[in-house]
Amino acid sequence: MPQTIRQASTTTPDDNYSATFRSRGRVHPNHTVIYHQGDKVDGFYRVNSGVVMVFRLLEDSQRQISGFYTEGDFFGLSADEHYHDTATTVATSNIVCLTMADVRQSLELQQELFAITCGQLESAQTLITTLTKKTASEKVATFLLMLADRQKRSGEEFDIRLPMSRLDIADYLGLSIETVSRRLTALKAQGVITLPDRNTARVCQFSKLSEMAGAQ
Amino acid sequence: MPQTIRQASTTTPDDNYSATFRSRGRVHPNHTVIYHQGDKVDGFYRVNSGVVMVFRLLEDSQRQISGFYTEGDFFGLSADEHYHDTATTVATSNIVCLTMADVRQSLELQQELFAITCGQLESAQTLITTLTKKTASEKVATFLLMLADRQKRSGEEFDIRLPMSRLDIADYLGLSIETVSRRLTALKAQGVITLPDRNTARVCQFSKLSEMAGAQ
DNA sequence: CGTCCACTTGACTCTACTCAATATTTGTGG
DNA sequence: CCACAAATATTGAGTAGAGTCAAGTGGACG
Repeated sequence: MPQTIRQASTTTPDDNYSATFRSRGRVHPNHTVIYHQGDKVDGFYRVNSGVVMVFRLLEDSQRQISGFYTEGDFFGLSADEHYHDTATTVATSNIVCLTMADVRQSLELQQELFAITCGQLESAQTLITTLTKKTASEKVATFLLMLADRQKRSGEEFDIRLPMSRLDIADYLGLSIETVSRRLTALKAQGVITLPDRNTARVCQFSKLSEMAGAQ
Repeated sequence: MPQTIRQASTTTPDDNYSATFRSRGRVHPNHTVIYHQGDKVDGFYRVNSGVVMVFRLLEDSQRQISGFYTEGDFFGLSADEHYHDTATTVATSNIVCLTMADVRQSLELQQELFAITCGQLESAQTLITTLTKKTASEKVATFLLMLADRQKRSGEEFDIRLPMSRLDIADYLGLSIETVSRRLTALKAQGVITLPDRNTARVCQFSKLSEMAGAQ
């Protein structure tokens, strides 16, 4: 099934349900909660534009960010009736909520949904590897590369948008905010990036940055 | 869909395809590779009995174990044509390979498969939280509790079987083998567990162990 | 112009890693 | 069945990387 599904997902860029995504999307300002940890599941979501982050809050109020979602990404899938995490916007975002009724109507969507979940599981495992096997420097470099990739930036020099705060980055990579800051400064000192403003990382030597991200 | 699916999965303990699992299962000795990273996906698997571990090998030959699977668990789902990890037995195991043909024949199985993948995604996120927010002691305690739970052990005192090596535990928790050993020794020194042999952890104070696992 | 907030930088500490030695268990051949 | 070798696990000593606490910097905004 996976193979078949992958085919389905790559051959459906502008179909019936794709139009639904856009027409039914709603715009949310920055820092809007889309759903809350513990809420009853009412469906799931697709980012039409903007950025959404999903995190889990622990009993001792520590926070683990499990992912950042951008245009075309789905989030809010749950195995049971209640959400185990919270989703909020990190920029003005257009988001569409899809219901189970939508899914039942489209076999295509059903299959794509399964492929997406498999893909997210694989991403989660890649993140696990990053968290356990990489140093702080490598983690930060890897994070920048992930953003560049999602933002479709390429070449030796380009700008990466960082809509999230340093604390958000820290809570994603399992680092302290100070370490994130120090590692970014180190990359700057090595001439790999510059930081024109707090929400931009200008990559000067992409190849060097890749090298610093360590083994995959 | 998630809710509906959960219902489906809880109401199918002994149905048509459930029998298929058992009749078509094959027994593999310990340390048998079920599939290899890079292999073409031919289907997915269910553990009828025994223990299977799944891991990813990095370029620099570091190893990240993404999970241990026991009776009733599914593994080997992939979003694309090739496996991104390797699966091997960690004990003599009865495993059934399911093909896409099996899935197409059963809507029930299709739905359960989706629920399972969602559940695995959630487990992965729980592991991520463990890896980033917990100390070595908490990680080891959490690992023991996870095994106890899967082995359906309960009460204040019971034995946990540890079919995997210390290195396996280390590669799962993102620790060094020495740290795993030291943390287990510390738990022993605190009277929380004893270690009758290298493949058994006898829990003496379950409540204390839970406490040591830290915030969820 | 001053306040607030996010970020950066500095000094120090501590946890977990590395390297090394020792102990224990497992496996093998005589 | 024992002796030895090999593999696995434990323990020890020293180190380094990331955390904590604290102070300082720099925009954004009223």
